[in-house]
Amino acid sequence: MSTSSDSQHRTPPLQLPSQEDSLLCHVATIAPSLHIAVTAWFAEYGRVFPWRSTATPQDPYITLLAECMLQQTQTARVSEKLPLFLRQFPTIQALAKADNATIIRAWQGMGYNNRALRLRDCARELVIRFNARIPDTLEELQQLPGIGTYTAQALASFAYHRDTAVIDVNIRRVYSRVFAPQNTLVDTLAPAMVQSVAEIVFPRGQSSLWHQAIMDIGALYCTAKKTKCTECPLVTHCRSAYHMKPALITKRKEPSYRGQPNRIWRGKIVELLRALPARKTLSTTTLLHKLFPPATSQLFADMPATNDREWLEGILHGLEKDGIIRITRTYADQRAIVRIALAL
DNA sequence: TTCCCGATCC
DNA sequence: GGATCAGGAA
Repeated sequence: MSTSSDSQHRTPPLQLPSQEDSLLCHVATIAPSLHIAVTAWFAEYGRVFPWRSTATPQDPYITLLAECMLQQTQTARVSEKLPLFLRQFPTIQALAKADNATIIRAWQGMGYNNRALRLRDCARELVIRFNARIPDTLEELQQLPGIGTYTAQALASFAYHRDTAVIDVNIRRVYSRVFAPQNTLVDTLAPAMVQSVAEIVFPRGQSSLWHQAIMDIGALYCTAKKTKCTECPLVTHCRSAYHMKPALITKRKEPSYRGQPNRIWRGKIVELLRALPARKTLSTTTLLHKLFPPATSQLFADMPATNDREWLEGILHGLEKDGIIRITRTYADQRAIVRIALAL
């Protein structure tokens, strides 16, 4: 709120609070009542996960694994995979020792394989620079591979119970809708505004519980597409409840080949290599046959197979650059034989 | 800004 | 069979 010296003059220049100021004022005003509602809701309906504990700080290593996995993967899959992963890599040191092929195999079913390598690289940094401990400041955490703004906040809050704001897309969506009337389901407050709101609204000393609760509410009721305002514990506090229109669908194009995104093809290739016995390689010709069975090829008879090879070259180069696969070239009869396998 | 996956829902 | 869901890096 504006508390400038203008207010002491008899005829002050009319200085209305900015929209931002009044929004933040509104947040501060209803925060105490929100704390009560959210805390009560979470005690009864908060989701239970293997990595979760709010009464005591969560184990930092388990939190690191969970949050990296949760970066792009649904909670149900992480619930299933995390215990297996933890058994295979019980400590930061064990994770740091994993070679590329091992970590990518262990990542099976999670998607976005680059994350697996970054997580392992993160463990190596922790061993080298932090004596295999996980730091507790946002600054140090964010220097680590695979740890960005959100994951750093999550670790500081959930593993160390530090009084930090945590913002993921769920929380951003919930704050945007509750504190400001949004016209459509895709509208949100500007990032800087969300940051200000986030810093004001959470109850000091309860960052961990609060942010996990808000994420749950975002996942269960205040979803991106079909909201469940009638069931939402924040409906009486919410400035957008029932009032948001569906958003205009905007599809963004992504690089595709033969009707499928390249990233899906990458996934198929990595999946084929995972199934390969250790130390074995695959020829690109075999790979081409597996990717495009003859029956399928006939449907694309107008596309010469050389196009497939050319395209595959690009895909494989990308995978190699990411450290996911290794490519070996041998020469026989003046022909290059290209073989691939998971990176070591 | 665009690229990275895949299980599950509709 | 298409839509959905998500954070980090370049």
